[in-house]
Amino acid sequence: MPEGHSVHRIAVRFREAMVGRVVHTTSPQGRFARGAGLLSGRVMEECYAVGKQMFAQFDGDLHLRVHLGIYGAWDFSMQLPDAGHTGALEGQTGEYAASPGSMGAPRAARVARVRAGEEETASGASGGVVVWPPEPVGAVRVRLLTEDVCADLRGPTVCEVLTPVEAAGHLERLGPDPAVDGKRRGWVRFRDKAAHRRTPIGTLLMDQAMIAGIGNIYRAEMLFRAGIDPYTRTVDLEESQLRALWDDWCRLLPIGIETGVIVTRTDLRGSAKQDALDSAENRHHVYGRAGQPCRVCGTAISLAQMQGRKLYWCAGCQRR
DNA sequence: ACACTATGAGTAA
DNA sequence: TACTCCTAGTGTC
Repeated sequence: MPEGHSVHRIAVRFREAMVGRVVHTTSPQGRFARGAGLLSGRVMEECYAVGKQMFAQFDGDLHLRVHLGIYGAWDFSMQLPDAGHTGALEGQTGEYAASPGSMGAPRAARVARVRAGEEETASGASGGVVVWPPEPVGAVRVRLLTEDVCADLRGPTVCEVLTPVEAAGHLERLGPDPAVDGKRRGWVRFRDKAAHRRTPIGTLLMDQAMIAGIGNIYRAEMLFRAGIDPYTRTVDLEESQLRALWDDWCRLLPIGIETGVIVTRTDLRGSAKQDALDSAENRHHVYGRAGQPCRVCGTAISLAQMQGRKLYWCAGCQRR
């Protein structure tokens, strides 16, 4: 699910729902039991994203670092106020339900569930009456729980508690992120890191130390939008081309953060635009479209492996 | 039941 | 370049 836009969106959600509150932290799956013990009962003081990584700072200067990898995800459940359905729940059994910590006894409640970072209408809020806190479903590595919000993390590639120094070390290794560095400073950083590299631009855009937050979809789509062949060595690009790529990322990232969708067909308007948003089929220029005709020139979209990932491009529109 | 895929990235060779 | 780890959904037998 996650390229940079999703992670920024998740951080926003944490800021709205949990920053400033005491968080009861557990590891229902058990694989983060030690970290959960360190964090539980502390106030989440900050939460922010840099590239594809999220950092949450808790009181006592403990930092939670989370990287979702290809398929990690945060699911939020919100307790909805509804006096008609709340109240003590009787006959509740099971270890988890019997150990609510400081968050009160399990009780019936109306609960909305949302996959964080994505467009929210798609995953849908149920609002059904269930137990609060919700029973963990699947392999929940971490559960962050406040009085009325529950965030469950599954399948992260990284989930660890760090000291401030350790957290700073990870941040230093990341390239510029438009949402963190801003357009001007970010460009200077990007140019200084990238301009002289001999690496193919298709590889470089995926290197989080060069530019943070771009994943396989944005990579393919941005190179199409720029009309650049993915195999072009970065050093062989005109500075204006490198600049155009940075500027495009500065344009696309906020749209992704705003919508929760990777929108790259920004030429579309009206019903065509809506169609592209609604159906994955029409969403992209080249990503996932191997063998299908380019929407611009009709050339069959190419597919190759680059650094172990699928690379899509249009050999007609994208030149060295 | 099993195979395969995925918007990621670290490590070994 | 290849293998490893993380999880869930979909497709195939």
